[in-house]
Amino acid sequence: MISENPFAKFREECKTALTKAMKETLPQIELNNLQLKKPPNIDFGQLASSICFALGKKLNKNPWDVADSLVTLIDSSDFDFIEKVITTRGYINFHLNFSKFANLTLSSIKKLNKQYGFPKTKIAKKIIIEHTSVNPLHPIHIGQARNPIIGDALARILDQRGHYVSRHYYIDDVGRQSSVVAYGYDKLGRPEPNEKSDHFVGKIYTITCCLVEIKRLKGIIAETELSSSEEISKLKLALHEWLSISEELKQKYPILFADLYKKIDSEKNPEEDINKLNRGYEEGSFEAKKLVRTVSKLCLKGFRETQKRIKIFYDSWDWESDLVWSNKVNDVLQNLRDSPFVYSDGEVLEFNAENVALSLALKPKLGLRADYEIPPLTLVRSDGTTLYTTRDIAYTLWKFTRAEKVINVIGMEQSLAQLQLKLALYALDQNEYADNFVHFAYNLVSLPGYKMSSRRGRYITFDEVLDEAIERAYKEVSKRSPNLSDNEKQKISKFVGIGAVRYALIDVDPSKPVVFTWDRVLNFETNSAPYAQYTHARACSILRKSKNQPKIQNLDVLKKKLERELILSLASFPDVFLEANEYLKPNMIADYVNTLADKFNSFYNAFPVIKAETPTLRDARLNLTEAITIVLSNALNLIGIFAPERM
RNA sequence: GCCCCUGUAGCUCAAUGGAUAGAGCAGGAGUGUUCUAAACUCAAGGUUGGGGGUUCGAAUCCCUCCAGGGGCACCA
Repeated sequence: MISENPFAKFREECKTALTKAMKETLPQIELNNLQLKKPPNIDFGQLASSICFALGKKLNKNPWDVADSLVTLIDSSDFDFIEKVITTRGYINFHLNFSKFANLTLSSIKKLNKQYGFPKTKIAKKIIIEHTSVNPLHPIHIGQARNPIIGDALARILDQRGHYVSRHYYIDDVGRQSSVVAYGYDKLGRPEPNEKSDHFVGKIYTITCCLVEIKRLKGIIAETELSSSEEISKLKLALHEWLSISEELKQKYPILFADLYKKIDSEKNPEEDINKLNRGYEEGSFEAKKLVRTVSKLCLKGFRETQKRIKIFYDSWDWESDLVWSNKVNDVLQNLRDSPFVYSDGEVLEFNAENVALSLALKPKLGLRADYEIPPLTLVRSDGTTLYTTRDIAYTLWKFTRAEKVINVIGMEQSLAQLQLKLALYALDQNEYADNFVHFAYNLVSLPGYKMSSRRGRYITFDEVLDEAIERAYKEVSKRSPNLSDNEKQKISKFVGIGAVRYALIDVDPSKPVVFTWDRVLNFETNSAPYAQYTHARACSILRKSKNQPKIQNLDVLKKKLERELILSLASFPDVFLEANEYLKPNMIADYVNTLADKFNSFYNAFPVIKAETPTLRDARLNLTEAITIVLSNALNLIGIFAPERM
């Protein structure tokens, strides 16, 4: 017998047993949704119900007595996996028949192998996950790296569940910043990059920003006779800051800086040229298109190289400009104008999000307080151009033409805009879209005592972090396994270093902020990817050395507490996977991996496998070890971490 | 001012109303002829930010205060 979710099988039996007993003694009690939970210690049993506390209250009886009377009605011989049921202090504790259960679990894992742990949904949905979407202006930096890591894990998890997942990257190439970097690139004479192309673009962006800003500030200060000295000193302060940044940049990139300085400083009004370029791009003029797209694509080429290193891929690259050049944005605006929730203030168009929430009574559903007034959203500027969120509404509607559910992995700081977007969907009468629109918010990654700023060129790139991780991993490998060939060392340090980075960024609950430190990311000890990878390799090594692969037969001999805990952990993997799906929490998988690895290492140290006391025990432990390798590998794969057979 | 997120051991984090709040790191004591020591074992470490409340039961839910971060644009 095999099962795709062994533990659920036991749980169903316990539910059946308890439901039957309750119907017999307490037919007057309505049963809805019996919750069974794992006791804190497996000595109490493997599943427990605390229902007698509520029943005792309701019936005005002692919960301990209620529990006792229920338990006497359960005959465990009616069930396959219930060995006994006993009560402790009001709890009803179900004990597993371990020998049968071990057999079910290990057979299932062996049979299902790479598919174990991933029960498929009956209602497969088309789901679009938008993630990463870093603007094509500069390399992906460490503050942004949490996004692709989480997004990719989410996509893998939903994909394994059987959904049709499509990974989208939204390229935000509309907006002044894109024109700034394109302007700088043009002034340089549109050269071929002599380094990784996104790094190259990033430098141009920063230097151009800085030079243009300085020129602008100087211009204002010279021209105006501001009466208010306060305003003037504010401007001077800003100028001072940019001047110091320009010193920094001059030192860091002397040639590029000098080159750009020469070209831009002689220009009369770079500010105006940039705005012109920006307008041209939005209107889709041939020259502007050619220039801005070239620069954006250069940057994206670099992104792809980085993403390839960490094995993250996208199914669709969606250009915001394509949306603008099509009629989609105008269509949405027209529809919004027709709704009662949009008002104009001169040329400006405003969306009254608050009124939507009120008239459809959405606040409780959205988890908002009744007295919180949702701020309005500006849709159109007085010059007739649209804003980012306006275009995002059109983009979202487009996504829903090809998916039933849309998940946006976007930082928490965009919560309000994402809420307004959702409300716009309601305003457009697309309630189903709105209900299936999910903002997956995660908290920021910051550096201790350091303010990252893309515009100012102050950031640590994701590439640097990966390089450093691999380099440190190489040192570790050399230290720990000096006999390996250099080729092997390099191979291992790659998956160890990259695994470590992925694990570090996924392991914490997404709603919590992460402070980036090298120590945190490059941890090679317990509670890290290398630890889990090492554990996997260790288990594989046992299997390799044992030579023969025993059939699963007599597992009664696995009687030690550690062995039973391992079997339970293995059996619970499908549950963990399902929960990670339901709550969209990839970090649960990381947690699971660590717990399983922990238990296996304790087991490894405490008991011999190959040299077990009897051949039967040896075979049983080999079966257990094999199952561990399969589940560890499946779980690691789910969060994009490679499970090596040797390291 | 309003809104959102966070606050748990010295540090980094677990624990989705259940039993004695769990791990790792750092610091302390150990385990090397033994399946990969990137490991394991033991001890120590807690007023779950403070205060109220709801509940048989609260780190978890509600109220309030405090601290840190983020947001409230004709930026993206």
